[in-house]
Amino acid sequence: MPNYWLIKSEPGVYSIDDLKRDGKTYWDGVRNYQARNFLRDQMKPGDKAFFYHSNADPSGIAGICEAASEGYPDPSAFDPKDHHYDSKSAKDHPVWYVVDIQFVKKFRRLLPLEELRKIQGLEKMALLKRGQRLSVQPVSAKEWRIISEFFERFENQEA
DNA sequence: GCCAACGTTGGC
DNA sequence: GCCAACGTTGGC
Repeated sequence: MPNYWLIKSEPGVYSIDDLKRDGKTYWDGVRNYQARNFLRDQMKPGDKAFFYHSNADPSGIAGICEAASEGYPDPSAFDPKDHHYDSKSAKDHPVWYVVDIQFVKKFRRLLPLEELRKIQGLEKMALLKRGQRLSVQPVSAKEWRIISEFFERFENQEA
């Protein structure tokens, strides 16, 4: 049984189009322990994730991607020139982790946060909770199904 | 650009 | 170990 996730990125920094172009990347720069634990301990190859555009106009779910590795140490934490450098993280004692992320699909249109809030059954979704800021968060199988069905309906209408 | 929410840091 | 100060996230 795969797990489901939602990962956030600011499209000005790295968007779904960037991932589509690259095909695959590693998800670096996560500097929150709870999110780190998900990457390091729980995400497995084949896990699916919604790609969420945060701090965007509008913010929302842009597509789907897939974990392509287990967690491994975040190289950006070791590089003093990198914006994400962290002297606490040493190669023999890594603090921060990444996983490889593979592009799966870009939705024909973004599902904005405002619309997500209106969908029945998502009331408990972590993303929609007040003050929720985790950049990597679990999504329940039920939430995944509801959102996927929403997109299928939409994309069939368009076709 | 504002500001609420919340995680982290550091003085004590 | 408490908690005020500070920094960051991210919707609006």
